[in-house]
Amino acid sequence: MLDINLIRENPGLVQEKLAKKEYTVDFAEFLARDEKRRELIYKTEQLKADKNKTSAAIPRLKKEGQDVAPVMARMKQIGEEIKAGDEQLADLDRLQQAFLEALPNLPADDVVAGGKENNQVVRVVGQKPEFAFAPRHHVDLVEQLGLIDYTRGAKLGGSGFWVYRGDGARLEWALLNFFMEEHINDGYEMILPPHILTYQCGYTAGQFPKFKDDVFQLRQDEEGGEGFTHFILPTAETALVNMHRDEVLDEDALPFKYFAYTPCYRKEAGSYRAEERGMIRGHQFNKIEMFQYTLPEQSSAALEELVNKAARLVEKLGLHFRVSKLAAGDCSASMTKTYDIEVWIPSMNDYKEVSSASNAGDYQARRGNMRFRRKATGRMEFVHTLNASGLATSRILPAIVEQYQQADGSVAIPEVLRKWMDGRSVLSLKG
RNA sequence: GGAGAAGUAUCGAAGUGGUCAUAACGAGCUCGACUCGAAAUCGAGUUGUCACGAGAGUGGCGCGCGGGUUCGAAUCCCGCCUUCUCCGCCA
Repeated sequence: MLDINLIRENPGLVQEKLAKKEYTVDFAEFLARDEKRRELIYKTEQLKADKNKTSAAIPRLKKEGQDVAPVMARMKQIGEEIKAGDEQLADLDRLQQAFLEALPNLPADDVVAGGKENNQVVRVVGQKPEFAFAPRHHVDLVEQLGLIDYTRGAKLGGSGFWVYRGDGARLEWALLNFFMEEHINDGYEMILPPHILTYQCGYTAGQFPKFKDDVFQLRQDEEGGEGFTHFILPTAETALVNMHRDEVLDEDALPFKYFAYTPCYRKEAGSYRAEERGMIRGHQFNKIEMFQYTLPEQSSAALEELVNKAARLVEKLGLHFRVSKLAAGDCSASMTKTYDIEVWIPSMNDYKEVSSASNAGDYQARRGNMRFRRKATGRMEFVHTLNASGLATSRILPAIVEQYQQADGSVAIPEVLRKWMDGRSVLSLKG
């Protein structure tokens, strides 16, 4: 959520910045209603002050034995006027709140305008592997090696699901172990959150109401937000951003650095494409998510820390990848700035995202009311929140299998994972 | 799933229809006094938010959340959430 004062003071600037995200907005009506709203607040508050004063006098008058009937009649009249004013105000509030909530975050100053086509590659690590043989698709490799069972995945969960088996399951878990070990060494606190969250969690993250239909919703009963009360998390970010919702944090204790492992559940309705067969886009995938709560002045540096951490993981796995800085229009609504880490998938002849590192600034903190008291000023301020995958495995595993494949159909195991694979250096057909 | 109890400031907790919610009382924390220093003791301070205002400040709102009754609600009524206790059920 944006600071309403920013819009009041400089609507043109806000408009300009949102235009970088290819979001057009006109504040004229909003500001007119804001003016009206404040007049109304003043008017009803005058009435309430009058009511309070009069009400306090009643017991005194009674004590003095005076007739309070006329005063009570007046109180009733004031009460009705207040009620009418409050109802009018509530209607205005709803309109204004809905307008504000729908606005995306402002992009950082150093983020370029426009959509995907303006993304900039800021770093390339390693190079595309050259094969002296015809490289295979990861779907063929993982099936031949018995790592993934797509048929039975579909039998159990329908399309978009798969089963990790044997060394495939162990390789997947080795990746998670490797990531967790790195984060623990870097001083991040490990979190295992609930996988089922309340509607409010999605709201704070900035994912609801816009993307409420992209998650698996539970308990479609009664009210509770938008027709459902709980959902299965689409990313651990949704959980981690709510850890300190409605809390006042200690300035000296910041930053908080967390990481969480959870599966991520997404409907991905209609987004499946033939080129994404295999594990590029499924309804459930494993991910370790990093998350930070920082002081406002720390968040820019924290974003660089997070993207570097994520990049280091891919680098240690020996994979060829690149880091892109996203143009404003390609950042998600909540974010001021985002880097994507994209790993090379030979069969797709393309780079696919394995990590997205973003700075939400105070946007999520406003939605979730997460603040700290600045000791120097004594004032409350919103914290900044950042998140970054570290990493999602569902594209790392195909990248490993494809980039590490050998002529005989075996796949070498990245050095850093071997200690979780009985020290083996290769997965071969006879394994 | 059933029954009961509870939710008030940083914590414990009093208040059960008005004139002590700038919330009694106790503790914590901050500053000061005392002290060589500390403990103890004494004194002062210690919620957020919205509107108006240059500011000092003035006013509104807030007793888990949302409604209702009433001239007036922490207090009465209804719904919900969370926690605790007991019972039932169960991987």
